[in-house]
Amino acid sequence: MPVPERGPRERMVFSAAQLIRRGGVGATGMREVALHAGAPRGSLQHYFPGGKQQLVDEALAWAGRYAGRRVARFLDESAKAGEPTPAGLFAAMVRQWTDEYTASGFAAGCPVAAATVDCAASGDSTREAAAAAFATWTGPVAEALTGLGVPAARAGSLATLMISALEGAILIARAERDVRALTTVATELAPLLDAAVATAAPRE
Amino acid sequence: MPVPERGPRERMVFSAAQLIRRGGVGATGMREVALHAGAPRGSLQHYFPGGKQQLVDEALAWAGRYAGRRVARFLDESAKAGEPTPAGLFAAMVRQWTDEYTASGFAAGCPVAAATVDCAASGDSTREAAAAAFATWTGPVAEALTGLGVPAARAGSLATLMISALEGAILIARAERDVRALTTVATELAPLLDAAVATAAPRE
DNA sequence: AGGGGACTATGACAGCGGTCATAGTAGCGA
DNA sequence: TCGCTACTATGACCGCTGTCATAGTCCCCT
Repeated sequence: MPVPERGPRERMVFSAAQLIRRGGVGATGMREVALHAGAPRGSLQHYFPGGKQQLVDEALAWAGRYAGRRVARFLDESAKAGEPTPAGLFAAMVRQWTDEYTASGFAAGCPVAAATVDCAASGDSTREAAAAAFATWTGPVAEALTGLGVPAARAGSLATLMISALEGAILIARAERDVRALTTVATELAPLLDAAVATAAPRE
Repeated sequence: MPVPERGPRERMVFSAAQLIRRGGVGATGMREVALHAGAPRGSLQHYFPGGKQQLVDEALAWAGRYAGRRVARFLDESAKAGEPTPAGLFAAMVRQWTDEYTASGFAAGCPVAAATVDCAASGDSTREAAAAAFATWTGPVAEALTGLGVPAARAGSLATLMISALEGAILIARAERDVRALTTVATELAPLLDAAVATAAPRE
């Protein structure tokens, strides 16, 4: 929910991501994107000569960058507020979703997940964009984990586990219209995550 | 991949699930379903007077039952082959996907996830069908866990965690066209899962 | 033989999708 | 004033979608 008062082009990319979050790629029309962004319809073919595919791909790239920035922000906040831990980072990632769902309903999910599911509808480049988005999300998480004391060898794996569990819990939460899956995943994964830093200094 | 040589109605439900697995709900046309099932187009409105919504809902119910049966089969097989453990069950669930992906490519995902993502496009009943599908999947997993020695209080939570991680890993694997996320999730989650049975008999 | 139910076969309809084509406007440098 | 570039505005096209309407066929039961 940032307030992107940039140019119309950026607004359209943002709106596309926002609309893909609900309904998926197939249900998101280009006219609808322009309308949602308050941008003129004619600008679509001007800014995105590559058509819908380009727009969707850029929306995914935007989503990936956004997720990466969120991780950095979580780290900064928890560094100020006390001792950050892997489980705390994961809890913060999960909390973003529980907050949104309790506040605004379960209408929207992760745009990258939505695009991945509909990858057959939009050519193969969309799939690559989704993979890149996951990468620009996993990277900061893994870096954060190493910064918190997790051995570098496991940081990547744990980051993948965290994002997998989060994505799956988002799905279940939306289906059930209940935050339960998200909170469950956060509490169940916590000991495993914090144990990973302890392995570097096992005894007390 | 069962071979459902039942009536045309069941074939259409199966084909619908199969097609939703790729492309999602929006990209799956009813004519396409009939074609894929080798069923006459006229049968659609005969067997599914509720339209696409009914067809999708039944496909999700079918997928949920299928997933539940798979869990039971994993249990039977591993009971014969030796000592089943929670991590072994999860590994078997993951292996089904890695096997499919290495053998047949990454074209298809989980139909329930796809329908959840597109839930805004198809009325609210589809969302409930997805929730029910998750429930008929989580149930057997939780039962299996208690049968393996996991305290009943944690079995449900761990089942949710397992399915969440699996669904998320499926997404990432499809995006990356790489089984990596699936195997990572299986190995990283293994100690946590097996530790849950040990808590019942901690020493030794 | 005939009636009736289950199933199949088409065709039409209205709507929406992305994309292209064409024309129009605004601002700015020369 | 001209010309150029960036951007906007429409409208049309074609394909596809889900859904409905109307017949048509088959087969079993009485």
